[in-house]
Order: sequence, then structure tokens, then C-alpha cells
Amino acid sequence: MSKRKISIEDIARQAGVSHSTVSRALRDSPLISAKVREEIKKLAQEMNYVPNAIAQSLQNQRTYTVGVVVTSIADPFFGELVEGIEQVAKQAGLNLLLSASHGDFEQEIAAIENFHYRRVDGILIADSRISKHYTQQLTPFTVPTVLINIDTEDKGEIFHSVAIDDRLGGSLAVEHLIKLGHRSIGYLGVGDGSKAEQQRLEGYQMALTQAGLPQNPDWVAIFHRDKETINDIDIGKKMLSQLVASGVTGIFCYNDMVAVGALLACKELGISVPQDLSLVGFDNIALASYITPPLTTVSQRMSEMGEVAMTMLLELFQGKPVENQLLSPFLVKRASSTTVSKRKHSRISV
Amino acid sequence: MSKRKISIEDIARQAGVSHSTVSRALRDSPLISAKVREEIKKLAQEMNYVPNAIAQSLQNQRTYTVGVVVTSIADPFFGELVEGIEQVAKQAGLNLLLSASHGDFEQEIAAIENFHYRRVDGILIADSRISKHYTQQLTPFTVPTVLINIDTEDKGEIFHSVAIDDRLGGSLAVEHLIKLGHRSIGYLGVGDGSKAEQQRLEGYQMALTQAGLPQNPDWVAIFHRDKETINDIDIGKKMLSQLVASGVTGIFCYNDMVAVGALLACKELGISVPQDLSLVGFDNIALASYITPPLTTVSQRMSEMGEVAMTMLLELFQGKPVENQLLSPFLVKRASSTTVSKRKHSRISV
DNA sequence: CTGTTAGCGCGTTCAC
DNA sequence: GTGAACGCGCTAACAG
Repeated sequence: MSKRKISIEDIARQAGVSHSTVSRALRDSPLISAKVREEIKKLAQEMNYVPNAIAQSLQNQRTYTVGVVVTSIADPFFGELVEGIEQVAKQAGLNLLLSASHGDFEQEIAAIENFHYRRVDGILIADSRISKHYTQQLTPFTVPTVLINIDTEDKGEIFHSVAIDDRLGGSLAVEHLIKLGHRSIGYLGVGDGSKAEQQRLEGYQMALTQAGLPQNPDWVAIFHRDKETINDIDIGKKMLSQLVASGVTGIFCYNDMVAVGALLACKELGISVPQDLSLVGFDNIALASYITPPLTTVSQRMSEMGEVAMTMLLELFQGKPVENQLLSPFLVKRASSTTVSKRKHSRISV
Repeated sequence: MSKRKISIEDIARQAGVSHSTVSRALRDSPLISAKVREEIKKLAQEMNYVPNAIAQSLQNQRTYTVGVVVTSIADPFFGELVEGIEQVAKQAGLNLLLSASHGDFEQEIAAIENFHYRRVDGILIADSRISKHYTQQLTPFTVPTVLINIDTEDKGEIFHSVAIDDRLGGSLAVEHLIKLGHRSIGYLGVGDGSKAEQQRLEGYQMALTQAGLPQNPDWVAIFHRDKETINDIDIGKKMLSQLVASGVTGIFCYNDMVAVGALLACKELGISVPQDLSLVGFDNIALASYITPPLTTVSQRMSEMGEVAMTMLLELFQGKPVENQLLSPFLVKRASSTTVSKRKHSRISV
């Protein structure tokens, strides 16, 4: 139970050789005779030698560590993302340094600076609340960085990125409702200023336009939140009634949590889903499949996004050229959406 | 955009002083004149100097890093746990190295050895599938380690731990059902060989005994799973009918996922919850409050557990004596449980 | 107050 | 094949 771990010099002394011989033996250098090598390896084993990654890093100029910053680890969205990241990182022998920003710009910058301080080999950033100011702050640094689900339009040259095609996702959701016969389709959104929010709305509008369906400002309800004082479920709850009052038969929600809120509001108001109203969410969080009725939604495949992002980082390490990725979401049909015709039998007033 | 970061020697050269003067100035040593200190700090700022944590660690023999191994990061249970850990770690200026074991013993050991290799200051382990063999493997190491929610009976002297009082939790759940008038109370469990499972069952039995209520082997249904081939929801689904057939009016489920599975089975079988059957879960995962009906459950406060574990580690760093913690869970009453009297009005056959 | 020196543990020339 | 010597970037001991 000695306090300080033993070093290659300790085992060198024990073996009666120099520390560099030990170093070489342990790294299978061809310069070492097989006999001596095995002897030293055996000795190292006996002495419970554990190489010191810190010392190696100082020498190699590589830490085999990547920093990951997410908004919140407790958020299942980011949990799955990190799972995907971790999986390919582990396979590549890399470690993850994890940090949460809680959507706070100061904490985000602090996390990134901390990663530089610790000399990570690369950085992955998945924080949708990132500010524009950002680019300025990070330009001086030279660590390979991949942005996940972050608007990168004006920083394409500097940062690499992988993101979900939110516009396509919005279209998929709305096209689904259109196919089911809906003609008055609403959008229930959260105005958080994110690119995702803007693009999902665009997808909604695009699908309606392409189908030659009417659009109505009353069918679009967006709750603008300044801070995080209100959660998405409450937003969905709060905004639902006014949308229903506008006469929509189907609603595309900004994300699953909003949709769940809307669903809860429906229950309180006596509105049957999907008979009276079809709901489509976005994200495909685990909750979506267990709630009643199970939620039709657009899946983001967060773990795949994590895998792609980490793989991209690995390619950057190898000096390969990488292209920004735009992942395609896909629709997951469940019971919260159905044909509009059924609705007529159970029309309710709001 | 220089490739290698600048060091204190670079700025020393620029300032015409020695590197140790720079080192002292940056660390606010009282040995340095205020004028020189400010000058150097300003210069460092201009040169975009970022201290090298690796070099510092080699010198300090401290990495200000703790390793965390969980079963799965995507699991909301562990997500919340890590959130709690991260929160107090950040406050203490410590970083988190995260690793997932996926319930695999090999991966778990590999993760821990990797943490030793990287010279973390401490380790937190939250993997319920840990084997007994474990103790042997880790004894030679000397890194402060705290086990989270792991049976530590035979290793109390070596490891520190924080865990939930599962026995109490089981009692709380069953006492709740008893208060509601239930007299035939079942237990729906998963036989994963964990201490948690055993203790929750004990709590169940204890509560019944204390209330002088009868016990019936048919009321206890435990699904033994060898591997992870089947998830908890499916287990709940599969096992429910036989329990209901035994005549119970209330069921305490091993965890929320099992309870959710039971709930889904009830829907398929036309059993109304809570009118026909009361269900109580364990864990209080987010899903529990959103499902219909919202699930009465025992809350584990995972984030608090993370905070406590990390705090314990901090105290170990300071050489303080620490006591193993047994956290008390508490009941969260929701709509999945109600008085047994109601049931009579809507009896159904199974 | 400041400069010089010596490690922290390891990998890597450069000699022998 | 092997050992001696240097450096990775930084802190701390010892001089002045």
C-alpha cells in the first residue's frame, strides 16, 4: 500500500538495468532482446507497475482525451448523444472529459477554456444555446473542434459540424399529417432563438406550400422564453388551447416535451388524441413511446449523431479532410396521429 | 495560429526575465513586485498564454480529475447521477472523466485501470452489476474510491460508499398501499442478483409483517434474467397477468420501468389503473410523472446521491474521516394508486 | 525580490 | 543491444 506509484526507474533499479531499457522493453521495442524484454515485463507485472499517462502526455504532446460539453447530462437527449460519442471514443482508445454548460454562455466558455488548459486532443460541443460571440472567443485556439447541432453558417471555415436536418424533419412531420388528410395544420413552437426552431418552422411552412395547403398565422403559436424559467412541457400545456381554438386538426410540435405538454392539456380539456386532434413531436425521446397514446414523432438518432461527430474528430486527428454532416431524421409513426376523417365523429367544442 | 502553445519560457524570454519569475507572477506569489507581476500578467494575456495542466500535474502529483464509471450514460438514472456529481465537482474545480461499462465486468475493470493509468485523484463507481471478484482486483490501488449504490457489506473497510436504503424504500411503497386499504399486495420483481432487488423485497415483506398482513408466495413474481436480453418494460408486461390472477389489488414493482410495463399490460388486458389495480414503482424517473396515469413511486434522488458521493470524495481528499451514507428514499404519491374500496365497483375478470 | 537548478515520469536521440 | 543525456512544461528548493 505504498503511497506513490512505482515508476520505470523503480523497476529498472530492481532489474539492474537503466530506465530507458525498461521503457523500451515495455513498448516492445525491437531493440531489446526477447529475453530481457520478457523478464522486465514480468517484473513490471509483479511490482504492479501502472504507466503514468501524465508523463507520457507531456512527452507525446497528446492526451488521448477529448472534451465534451453539453447543456445538461441529465437530459436524455444529451445522454444518448454522449453514449454514442463514448462508444467510438472508447474503441479508439480515447477518454472523455465531460462538462455541462446548463445553457449558460459563461459556463460554456469556461468549459472550453478548461479543455484547452488540460490539452485535450479535440473538443465536441453540443449546446444549442451557443451565442454568436462564440466564434471570436475560440478563433485563437487550434484544437480540432466539432460542433453538434449548432448553426455553423458563418463559421463554416473554422469549425466542423454535424447537425440534424431540422427543415427536413419539420417537413416529414407535416407531410405525414397531410397524408392523413389534415388540411388545417398548426405549429406549436418554442422561441428560443435556435436554428433548430427556425428550421423546423420552415419545414412546416415548406410542406404546406408544396402541398398547396393554406397557411394561417393563427395556426402558428410560438412561446418566446427569455430564460429557462419555464419548461417545455408547461409551454405545450399553456399554448395548446389557443391553437385548438383556431380550428386545427393536427399539430406539429417543436419537440416531444412540448408535445407531451400539449397531450396533457388535451386530457384536461377532454380532447381525445388522436380522434379529435393529431399530435406530432420531434426528438423521439424514450418518453415518447411510453406515453398514452404513444407519440408520433421525428427521430433525431442522437446516439448516431454522437458517433458521427466523434468519428469526424478521429478523422481530423489523422489529418483527413472532413465534410460537415447533415443527418436526416425520419418519422416514427405511433398512435398520436391518425386520419382526419375519424375526427368528425367526435367533434368537441373548446 | 501557431501549432504549439506558448509556454512560460516563451513569455519569460519576451519579458527578459527567467521562467520561474513568470511562474511566480502568474501564481500571485508575494515574492514578486506588484509592478513586474502585472506586467507579466498582461504579457501573458497578450500572448494568449494557456497554462499546461499536464505539466502542472506531473509536478503536483494531482490531476484534479475524478473518474466516473456508470453502466450507461444514456440511462436517465445515471444521467441524473452524473449531473449531481458534475455539479459539485465543477464547484470544487475538478473535472470528470466518464466511462460506461454497459454492465460488463471486463469493461468496468478496464475503465478503472484506465483511471489509475491516467492518475485520477479519485474514482466514483456506479455500476450495480459489479461482481464480488471486484474487491480483489482493486485492493492494490490506493486511489480514493466511492461506490454508489453497490453492496459493500464485505468491503466496508476498503471502500467508501453511498447507497439508497432500498429496504426502507420497499417498506414505504407497501405501507402506502396498506394505508389505502389493500390487503393482498403483490411484488413484481426482477431477479438480477443485485442487493437492491433483495432489499426491496425485504422491505416489502417487512411492511406486510409489521402490519400483520398475510403473505402469499403467489403474490411474489420475480423474473430472473440471465443477460440483458430482455428489458424491464417487457418483464413488467410479461409478469403482470399471473400476479393479477393471484388476486392482488395492489402491486409494488421493483422499478418504474417494470411498473410501466405492468401498466401497459393492464391497458391491453382492460384492467383500469388505479380503479382495478394500484401500482407503485421505484426510482421516480421522469417518465413516471408523464405516463397515464402518473405513477406513484419511490424516489431515489439520484442527483442528490451524486452530490453526496462527490462530496464524500472531496472530504477524502482532505483526509477527513467519512462515514458511509445510506440515503433515505421517499414516496411520491401520484394517480396510479388509490384506495382499494373503489375497486369493488369495477371488478373485472382476468 | 529574482535567477539557477533540480526534479515530476517518460520517450528518444546519440553514443558505445 | 544497452546506457547516458536531454527535453516535454512547470513548481519548488536553494542561492544570491
